[in-house]
Formats: sequence, structure tokens, C-alpha cells
Amino acid sequence: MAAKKKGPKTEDRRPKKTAEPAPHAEGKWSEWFARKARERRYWLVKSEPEVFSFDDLVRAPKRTTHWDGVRNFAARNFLRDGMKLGDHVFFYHSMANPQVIVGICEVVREGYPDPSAFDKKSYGYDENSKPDDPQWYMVDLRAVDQLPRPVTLPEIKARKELADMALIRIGRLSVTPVRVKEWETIVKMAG
DNA sequence: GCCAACGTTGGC
DNA sequence: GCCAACGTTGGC
Repeated sequence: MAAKKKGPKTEDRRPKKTAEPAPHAEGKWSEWFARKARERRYWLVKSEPEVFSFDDLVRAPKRTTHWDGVRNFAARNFLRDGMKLGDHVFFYHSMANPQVIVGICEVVREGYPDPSAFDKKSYGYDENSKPDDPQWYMVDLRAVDQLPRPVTLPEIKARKELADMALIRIGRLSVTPVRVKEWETIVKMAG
């Protein structure tokens, strides 16, 4: 294993031959996902429908919102480094009855500093985040479509092929990657 | 309302 | 650097 480089990344086109450790080895999920982030195209974000529902997103101007307020480093890394223009994102209702994936949205602006962290009056204010050294990031998401039918968390848990979903493995994370196969399975379940 | 699974903080 | 205490998220 090569030593980690510091500073700006340099291009290295050699194929990486390093064997991939099992993702759950040593519980290093966030590191594993951070490394895999480049390869991924699908994500899942959580929101409490009482606070901001998928319908709220559909009704928003341009069906778009700033996904602000995330204050978890693993989730921040996905927002800042992982999510790319055009990536598709499941919209999940947490703290709902039942919890469900209700719709699909799309990244329309890549990670940029979350201004609510700079605002003393904001709930998301963080004195450690300065405009010239921001700690917290957000993306802009635009509603694409409601799922034909919501897919519930119990349904997801009942599927063996979805047992490894980050949604299941890291229950508290509010922004998680979704593998292509997982995405396709869930879209099929909804259809 | 309870609790599991973390992340954060602070004492040492 | 370790670890106990505490806080938060979110499922049940």
C-alpha cells in the first residue's frame, strides 16, 4: 500500500492493484466510501418530512433547494467531494411512519460552502466554520420524479441484496452512497 | 419513550 | 492517546 499523499492530488493512471478490503472490515465505512466516492453515481439523502418533504422540494422554486445544515463529517465529505453534477439521489423520509424512499432528485450544483454555518442566528451556526475556511458544505438538489410508489425501510431490510446498503449499515448518516445495483433494485421495487 | 450506534468532548 | 461521559440521530 502506497503512503498517503499530502497536498494536491497528482494524476496516476496506473491501475490500482491493491486488493479491496471488505467494506465492513474494522468498521471503516466512512473511509471506504470516501475512497469509492469517485466511482459512484447514486446517493440517498434523508429529511424529516415535517421539516422538509419531497413535496416541499417539488413545490420549491425550480424544484430546487440547497441541501444545507448537514453537520456530520462523513456526510460533509460526500457533499463536498462525492456528489457530482447529474448524480441521482434518492429522497428518504426519516422520522416518518413508515420511513420511505419517496422520490428521486438530481445534483444541479456541486459542493460549496454552507452559509448557514456562518450565520450566528442560524441553528446551523458553527463558530469553527469561517468563510475563508469553511467546514460545512452543501449541494443543490432538484426534484426529478416521485417514485411510482414509496419503498419502505422494512421492505428494503427484507431484501437480502440490500442488506449492505449504507442506509442500513450506517443508520444515522443523513447522506449515503447507493451502489448501482442497489439503485436499480429499489427503482424496480417502486415500479 | 427507549435504546443502539455512533460522534464529540474533556480529563488524565 | 485513551477512554468515560455526554449528545445526537433515528429506528422501534
